[in-house]
Amino acid sequence: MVRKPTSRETARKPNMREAILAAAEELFATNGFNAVSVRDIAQAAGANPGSVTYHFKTKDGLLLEIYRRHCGPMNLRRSELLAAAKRVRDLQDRLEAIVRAYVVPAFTSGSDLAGGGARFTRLRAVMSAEGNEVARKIIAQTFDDTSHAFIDAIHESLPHIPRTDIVWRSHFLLGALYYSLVTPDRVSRLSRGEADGSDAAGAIEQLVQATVAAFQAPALDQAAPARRRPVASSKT
Amino acid sequence: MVRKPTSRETARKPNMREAILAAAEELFATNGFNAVSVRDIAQAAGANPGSVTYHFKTKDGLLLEIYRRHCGPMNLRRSELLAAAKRVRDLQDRLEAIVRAYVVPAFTSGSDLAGGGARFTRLRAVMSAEGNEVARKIIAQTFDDTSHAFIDAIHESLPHIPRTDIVWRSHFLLGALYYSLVTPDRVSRLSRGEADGSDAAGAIEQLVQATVAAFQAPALDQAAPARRRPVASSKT
DNA sequence: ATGTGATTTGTACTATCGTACAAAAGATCA
DNA sequence: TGATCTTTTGTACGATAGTACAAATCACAT
Repeated sequence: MVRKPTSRETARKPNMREAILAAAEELFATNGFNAVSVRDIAQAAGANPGSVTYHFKTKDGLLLEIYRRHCGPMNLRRSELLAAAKRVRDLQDRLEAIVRAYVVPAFTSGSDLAGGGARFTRLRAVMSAEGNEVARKIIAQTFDDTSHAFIDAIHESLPHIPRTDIVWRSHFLLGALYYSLVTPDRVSRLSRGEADGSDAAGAIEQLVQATVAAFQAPALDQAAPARRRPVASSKT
Repeated sequence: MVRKPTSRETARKPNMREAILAAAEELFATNGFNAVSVRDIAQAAGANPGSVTYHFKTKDGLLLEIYRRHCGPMNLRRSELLAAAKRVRDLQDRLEAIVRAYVVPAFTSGSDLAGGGARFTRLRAVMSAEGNEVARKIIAQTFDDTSHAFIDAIHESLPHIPRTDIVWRSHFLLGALYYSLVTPDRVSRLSRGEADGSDAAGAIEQLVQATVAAFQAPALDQAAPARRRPVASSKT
């Protein structure tokens, strides 16, 4: 015998723990946290409800473990792509590369998790909408650093735009990103079948193209007061 | 006697029915549908749990009534503003006016509902994220017409952009709009206090400015193949 | 004042929730 | 093989969910 991992890695069935995690991820991402019961998850994973308690103690613990599983690889990937993007010479190209470095890992697999990128991002979107406490804590801890790094990088390639505007626009980017993963069918519907909202590559290209243009818009301070507001309020 | 409305409109307390609706709206919009119990709503409204059943029969019925209450006024307001926007001569100004006509009613009061616009839009965002069935049906029925009208109007002022791109970009707009209402605190945090995410007027200006630029971006077909992708995938 | 219909209250029922825990089953190695 | 540890199963418990319903209360026309 060469070496046996302390019998920790080997489960009777092909890793029931992973099956539960995957099922929970899928169900939480599509239905929200409170709409999914532990029994739903167990059934979807082909496991016993008690098995969920054994592996993750509580339902919150299960959600926490999902975040732990993805956050590391995703942020690592983003850092790598961001570092590469910052080395791009041409300013216009660099901005696009930075935006792409932010968007791509959210749509595609984090690392060895198969196709889990989009699913996890959608999960984050739903948890954010529900104001989930567990998610809120993790996000503030884990993602704010990454967000700041991207904002700074974008600001460097657009020095004439105030940082405040960049924050707003990157916020819009994240919102658009989230919404694209939450309701891809709406794109298919509104385009009358001409576009496929579920096509990750297409969504990425559209999102990158639109976002780069949004970042390059003139700053608000200098643009807003110079123009009259074209639409008057109907009442006030 | 002139005429008395069959004593249907008069409630003992200052309209308990409205209080329940308002409380439910607020709670649903901040915590999601399933996280809020009928008892929570009743308590927040200062009512008895049974009173909710009396007025709205079921919890779904309550949500349905919230939508019914807002959809009409909001779409009407949007139609008015859109009609006015379409009369703007200058193409650039017209585009901005159209975007504003789409955004403003989502942030401000629908009609006589005090400040309910933002709350209701946030509710829609959360229901959309949770994949709520009741909401999904209403939205497809009520909002798709409006969305098509706006997409057509934008397309008219940007004839060189394919309709598919406009659909995607309007989808991003809605996502950004939703997200701004869902987590305004994130903007405040990331801007280190320089921007206030809860300031509706500021959010509107930022969103309009960024979105107009996004719509004006070159079409994807002609732009994407002409440029090399600046970032290579780190693995593939 | 009184009767009538609209509303509110209080309570109860059943279903399902998250979680706990003991027993069974499987794996590992002396 | 038998001892030991890990994992799975089955079941149960208290809490809370949505909803139903009878009794109490109110507003108001007569």
